[in-house]
Amino acid sequence: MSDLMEIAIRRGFFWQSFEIYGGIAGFIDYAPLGNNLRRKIENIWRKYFVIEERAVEIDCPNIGIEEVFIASGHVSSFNDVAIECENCGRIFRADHYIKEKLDIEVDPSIEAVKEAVEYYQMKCECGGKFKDPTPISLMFKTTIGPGKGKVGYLRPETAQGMFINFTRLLHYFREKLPFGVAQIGRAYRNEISPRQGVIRLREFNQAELEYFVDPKFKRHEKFEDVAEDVVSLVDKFDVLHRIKLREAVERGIVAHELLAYFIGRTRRFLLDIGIKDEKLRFRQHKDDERAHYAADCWDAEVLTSFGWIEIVGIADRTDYDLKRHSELSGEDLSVFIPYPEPIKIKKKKVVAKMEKIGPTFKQKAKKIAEKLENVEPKDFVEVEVDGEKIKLTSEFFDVVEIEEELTGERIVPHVIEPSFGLDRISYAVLEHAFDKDIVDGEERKVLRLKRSVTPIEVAVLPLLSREPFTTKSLEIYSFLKTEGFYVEYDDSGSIGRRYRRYDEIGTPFCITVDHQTFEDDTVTIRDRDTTKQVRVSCKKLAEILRILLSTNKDIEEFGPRFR
RNA sequence: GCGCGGGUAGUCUAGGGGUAGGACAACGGCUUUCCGAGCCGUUAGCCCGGGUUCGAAUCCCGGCCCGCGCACCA
Repeated sequence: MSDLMEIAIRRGFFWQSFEIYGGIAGFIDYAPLGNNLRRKIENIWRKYFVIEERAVEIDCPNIGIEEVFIASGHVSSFNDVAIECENCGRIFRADHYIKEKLDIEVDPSIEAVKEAVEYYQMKCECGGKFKDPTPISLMFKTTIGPGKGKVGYLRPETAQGMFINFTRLLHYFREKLPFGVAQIGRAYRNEISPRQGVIRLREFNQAELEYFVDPKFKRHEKFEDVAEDVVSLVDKFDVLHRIKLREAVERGIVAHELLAYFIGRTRRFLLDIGIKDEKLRFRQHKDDERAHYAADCWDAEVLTSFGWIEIVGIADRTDYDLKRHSELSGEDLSVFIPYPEPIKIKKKKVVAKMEKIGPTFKQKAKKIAEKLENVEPKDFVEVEVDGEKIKLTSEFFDVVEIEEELTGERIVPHVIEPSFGLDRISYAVLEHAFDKDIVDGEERKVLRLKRSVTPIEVAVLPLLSREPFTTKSLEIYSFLKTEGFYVEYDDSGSIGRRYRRYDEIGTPFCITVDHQTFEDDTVTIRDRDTTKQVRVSCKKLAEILRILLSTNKDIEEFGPRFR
């Protein structure tokens, strides 16, 4: 186990779920420190992707009904067919295997695969025969209600909640694009073989933003804020670019400004929570790698001890989801977009002469008139009523020229989706923060977490574990709690030992109550990264800590150096 | 899911058919005027189930978990 994971488990960032029963792969518990870390990361995410956008946050059920995932395509595309070798036991994805061996496309259904395997007498690479094909589903299925109930699934992404509430959300935003809707929550995928601790989970935490736009305007009014940012882009041909986002759009590496904007925002966010720029890149999905709904997709990847791992996906989902939900639910999920100026169109139109049609066609007259509304004007026209074709000469209608005014059009918005894997992000933040250095000839393990994400912000430590140091320290500890800090009190062991304890979990500041405290009501603040100390007045302590925790200021700005 | 290797205290580890040893951590006390000091004490362990055996943590089988490779990761 790595030094970091040893700390993460021992000190309480992550624990194996169900440990006393032997545990199960693909599930972790957030221990006290890890939970706090993730919450803080979530709050910074909210700032970047909800508060600073024209966006809102919602919260939908983790269980969805079958219809939702039939429409989204997950029920079918999450149901792969597997074939297993009788001899060596290897399992292959049937459609991939058949494509590879025979270069034929086969429908990924049990029947089609079975037929193909039998017809071509397919054998495993080891020479063994295949058992009958079996489905493998990554969807967690459940039953809603008693008895047979209704089929439900644990959601494989939070995104669908935003799509199925589209009409309500559109109304909430007073019928105007663009707008964003975010959701932070759990999602579930019944992975075949989860590995690598927090990297691949069966239940995981997502933060997703669905940004609905007019497909003709895939731009963002704040693009200029990030346009000059230099990012590492690996395009779908595996070419690495170190390039300004503006240039990446101009050169067509990134499809449009809106994707580039979210790449920029994502990078800024990740740097803000402590991801290292030199260990961050954005990689474009290859054509055969994209999800069934995506037109273009860029992943944020970070370098960790597991190699480059994907932590964010920024996809252009186009109108795929809204169209599918519209088709299957029968709801209109389009937006009316008014033109800047109404467009006037002159056109010729057929108008029925009822005084002629009525007597001639009797009961059919009304239906014929309705059909005539949409007929191209000619000398004579033909309409079909109840399967009967009826020709009408010009005596039955007039052709008049009318002027129509079009005030706008209805469109189905496109969706740009930045989707964040919070578990992997939290883990990567820890890895990028982990460091060892030498203090007074002794190795020190330290988490150099950004002040804004650190689970314990301040530790209050009596220099000596006895009166009056302890009582005074406890007073300061209580006071800082009422001031809203995440603060710990610790009087166990020597002062040096305690400093190391807090270095190890990334606490940026330690407050020490020493002899001088009782002379002039001052304490020292120790900086985790430099181990420097300054002396400040107790009265100003809360204010100073608040500034320190929300900025990168040096403690030496707040008091004279001590030791 | 397959193959290989592994699972001993909170963590790391020694040993191994006959009462399981250490280090670090944690806790209590003494000590202690600023970076893992010292002394005394305490808590705490053979992944789970079955089999073989007088006796299993040790051997065998199965399961679970971890690591690596293959496959999977929409």
